[in-house]
Amino acid sequence: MHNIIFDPIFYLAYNIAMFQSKLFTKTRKEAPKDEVSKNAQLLIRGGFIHKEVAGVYTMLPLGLNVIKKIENIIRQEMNAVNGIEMRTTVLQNKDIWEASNRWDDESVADIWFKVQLKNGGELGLSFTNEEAYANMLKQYINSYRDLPIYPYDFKNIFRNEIRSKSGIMRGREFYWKALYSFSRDEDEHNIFYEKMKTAYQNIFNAVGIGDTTYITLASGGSFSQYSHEFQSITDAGEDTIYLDESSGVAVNKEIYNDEVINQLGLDKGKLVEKRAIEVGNIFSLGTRFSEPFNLTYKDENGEEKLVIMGSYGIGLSRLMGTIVELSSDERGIIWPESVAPFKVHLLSFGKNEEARALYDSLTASGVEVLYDDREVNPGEKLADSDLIGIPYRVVVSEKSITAGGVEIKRRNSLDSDIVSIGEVLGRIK
RNA sequence: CGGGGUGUAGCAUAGUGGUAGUGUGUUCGCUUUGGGAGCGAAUGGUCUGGGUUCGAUUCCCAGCACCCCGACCA
Repeated sequence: MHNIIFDPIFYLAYNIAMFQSKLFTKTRKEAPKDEVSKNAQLLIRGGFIHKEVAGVYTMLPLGLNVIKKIENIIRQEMNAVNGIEMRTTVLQNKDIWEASNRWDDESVADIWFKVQLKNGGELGLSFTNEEAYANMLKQYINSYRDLPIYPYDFKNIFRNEIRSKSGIMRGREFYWKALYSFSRDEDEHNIFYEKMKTAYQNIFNAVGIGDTTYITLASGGSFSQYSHEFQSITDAGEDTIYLDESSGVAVNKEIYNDEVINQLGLDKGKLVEKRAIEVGNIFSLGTRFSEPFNLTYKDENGEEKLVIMGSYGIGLSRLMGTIVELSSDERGIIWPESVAPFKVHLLSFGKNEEARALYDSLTASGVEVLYDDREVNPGEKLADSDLIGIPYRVVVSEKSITAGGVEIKRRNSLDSDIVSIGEVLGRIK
């Protein structure tokens, strides 16, 4: 649970409570016609995101709240495995990328955005962080005593996708978390790698998509046979995987063949083809980047050794889109409580005095509330509430007061209850 | 990058070689308060450039943007 909202620093990090009359975004009945994906349609209709150009979306106040919730879940898990948060730059030095042979467009499949400097030089907009970390850490890693370390950051990165699509699930600019592990040897690396598998499962469980997210074996590059992707089953996904539903093991189509099936001890007859979206991946890098940057340390015997690296990424905006793809109904989004923009949607039907008192007492108790204090008809407030998808809907109306208090309804349930004002806090904890 | 499609008001749409219509939104008035309620009024529009034509939003060409399929995708 998010008792961290009481942390004074985190408290300032997002909109913990809000009057809907002051929320400048509006809901809409219809999605723009150029948005086909469910996630973009619902997120735009609800006022979570705004499209700037294809694959580039502004996070509006409601959307930012969701991103911050996801970010904090990830942060807790990363810190739990001794991750250390920092922030790498977006503008990237060409020389560094030439050192790893990833500056040429040919070598990275036209993924770069590059910008010109006034003096004629050239910079790249970061699309991943291996080079930045490996190069920087040369200054700080000398001894075996300096290892292992696990720096990570959240930031917007840029990928010059030839065709961006699927709403916020494949953007040209998107928000992600990347952690890199720097270990002394393969054993130390492998132990951490397994810890990260668990951490990632914890994250996907916590954001409410654990049931449909599977560890999937994918190609591993030159330093390990496999990498591990975390694939959520949805027809909106872009990947094809073969899933053994009994064991929960899946294989990406890109490496699917008889040899791999046998090697993994899977029964080909039990594998089911599924569409899925990659919400995270972990990857053993070996010395792919420590070598070009000569990232070494002196071991106990004074011997110089290359650092063993691993990378661990999650696209937060893609994850947000995936959650919407997996959790909605014909009326709108159904946010899992852990990532909902607010915990309570408080609706006043002409009872602003009573509703305001409840708003004050809830926020004083640290409950995140979106209070719909607008002068609009009940039907509109109810429709908006379903569209926005906040877990608890609390209605204060003449009818509810006559019946003994306020009406509480969960977004994912058809039933509602009347409870006294004093009981509200207890019911939503 | 290959193929296909679409550009009309904030949004969704109709239609036309000659005055561009509807829904929704927004504003105002009245009414209404448990499922985007009602009545009335107002507001607001043909992607950009070129061509054909007496006249182009419509036809032609180019550009740009967006969407879809494929390819690509640590």
